[in-house]
Amino acid sequence: MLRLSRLTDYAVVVMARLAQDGAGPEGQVQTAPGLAAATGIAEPTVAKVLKALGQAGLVDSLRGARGGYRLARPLEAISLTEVIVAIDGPIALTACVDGGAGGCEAEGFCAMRGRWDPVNAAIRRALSDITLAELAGPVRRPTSLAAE
Amino acid sequence: MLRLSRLTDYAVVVMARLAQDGAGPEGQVQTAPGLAAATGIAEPTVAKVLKALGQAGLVDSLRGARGGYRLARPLEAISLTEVIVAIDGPIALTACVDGGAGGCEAEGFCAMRGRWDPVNAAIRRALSDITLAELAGPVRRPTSLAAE
DNA sequence: TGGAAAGAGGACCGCATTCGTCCTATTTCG
DNA sequence: CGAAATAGGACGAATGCGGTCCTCTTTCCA
Repeated sequence: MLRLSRLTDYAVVVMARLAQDGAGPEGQVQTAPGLAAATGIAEPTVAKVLKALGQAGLVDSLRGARGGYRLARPLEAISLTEVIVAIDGPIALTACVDGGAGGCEAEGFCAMRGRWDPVNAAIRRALSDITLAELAGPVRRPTSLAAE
Repeated sequence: MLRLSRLTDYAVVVMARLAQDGAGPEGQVQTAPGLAAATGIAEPTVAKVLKALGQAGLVDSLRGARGGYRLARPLEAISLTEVIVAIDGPIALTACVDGGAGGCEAEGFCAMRGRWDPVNAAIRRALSDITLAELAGPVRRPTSLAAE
């Protein structure tokens, strides 16, 4: 499948929305309930995503009444990799990548010891080249978006 | 997590093994039980992987007694993308990519309509540049594959 | 000609990861 | 002091995947 989690998808949507109103450096903050209403995603889910993004430093949070969230950086300065890592954790295509020897039943036979690293690197690089601005920025046609 | 399925990992291992003995164009075939023993992967799982690889045309199969499997092409001519597609299906990071409008609850709000396509393309390209030979080829420690 | 070996194809069940929700504590503004 | 909003963690349910097994077909060898 090679698919990323749905939470990551939500995170991108939420951050794109976050960039619309309060994109300013120190200006408007948006609340989780407000973002939920704007994006159509359930409130608890939005809150969960924002918490993770806050911990990763991708969004700034203001607590207390009149609090809310605000982008820590403009969308152009946020790579897709950062969002994925914030939500899903480190990018690793297989379980036995980072020298984790335990868990692989074919340990003694496996000819792939550490061979996946270049693959991970390639994926990581491809994803790092994509910023959220590229995902949310240009307006796209709602029709005929078939893949290559 | 952005991780590919374990079956795909197995597929790469099996194909690498397939290249060792019967790598020849029309020569030796290896049986699923034999490959299972050689790789340490359970027989039913190996069989399942080989079936999928056969349908994708990545391996040739010979039925009947003395039958078995053989690489349809050398490892250098098989990209990682092909294996992933054969095992896991089309590469699509999100559910709503190929114009699938149904299923997304935030359809009316989602600002990402079709935005993921360039991401998918980038991933696909990065993976297509990697051949199985690069994964299995360079160094091959027959024994003591301790952490590099 | 018949038996054995091996692949083809499909169905099934158990497990793991993830999704989504909720509860409580803390902070801050009015 | 009360209300609003975030922080953090825990929990239950469900989707998907991994792994196994069964049956049928094909082919070689005795």
